[in-house]
Amino acid sequence: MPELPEVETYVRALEPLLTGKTILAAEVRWPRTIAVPDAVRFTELVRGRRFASFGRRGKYILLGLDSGETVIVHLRMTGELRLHPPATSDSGPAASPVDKHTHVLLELDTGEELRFRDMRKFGRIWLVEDTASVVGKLGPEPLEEGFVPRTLAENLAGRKANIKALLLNQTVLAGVGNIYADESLFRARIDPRRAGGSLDFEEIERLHLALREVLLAGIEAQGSSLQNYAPPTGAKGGFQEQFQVFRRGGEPCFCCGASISRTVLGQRSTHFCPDCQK
DNA sequence: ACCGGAGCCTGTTAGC
DNA sequence: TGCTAACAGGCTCCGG
Repeated sequence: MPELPEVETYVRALEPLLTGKTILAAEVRWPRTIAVPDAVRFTELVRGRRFASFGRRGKYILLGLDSGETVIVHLRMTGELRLHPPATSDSGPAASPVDKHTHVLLELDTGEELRFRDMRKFGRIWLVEDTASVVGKLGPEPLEEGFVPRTLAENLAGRKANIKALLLNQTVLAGVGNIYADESLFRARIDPRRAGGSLDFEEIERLHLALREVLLAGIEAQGSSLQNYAPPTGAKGGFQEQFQVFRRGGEPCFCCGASISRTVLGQRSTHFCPDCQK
């Protein structure tokens, strides 16, 4: 379940691994993975292109090519990118066998192979000239300087949906998913069931700070490793060790000892302390 | 404009 | 033990 810290960890890991390397050939095994253009066109357009720049917007990975186009990858829930080393001797590229969850393969000029795996097939890849056609509707980046409490207040004003659902809405704020939404609301001591528009400015200031602190701590720990997430280097994130409420339903609150509640909001499991969060 | 629910997928886990 | 059902969650689409 890669969210902003996991995707940021990915981008930081991929940059030194891919910079300057050229794609010799692409293979698409599950065509629906390629959102834009179609799978055939994708393989034609990336052939011969070199990785030139690396970035992130929300939960989207941006891989800029020397053609000026950008490969955009969204891992959704179970997607992963792995760089496989070349075959040790004579025969073709990428020694390790391709498993059934590998949907896109990029053969590189180093003999390595960049593979996109996704057990649940929700992940998507775009190849576009204009990144805004994919990420243009996203809300503010929570770790950029322009994101201030006032920004958050404006995006929550008048909203009747619960604050948990609004934090998951990528047009309100980019990059927050289920883990960091629950952890941020706990840190801000705000009940996830509250209507977004009911938060006063002091609460919004607390939430703004909590979001930034939790996301930075997530990046610091190289993300959270649950069932389906591991960075391309194979190293594991450690933020799950710091969870205060996420997946802790029925366990005691570290702050007050009350039993952590679990409910469903915005179609997502939601965890909170009924005593600490008001 | 906004909100909530279905659908996309498949491996894992809970329950009978 | 072996089966089925529920669950996991990011996002898009659709109806109200």
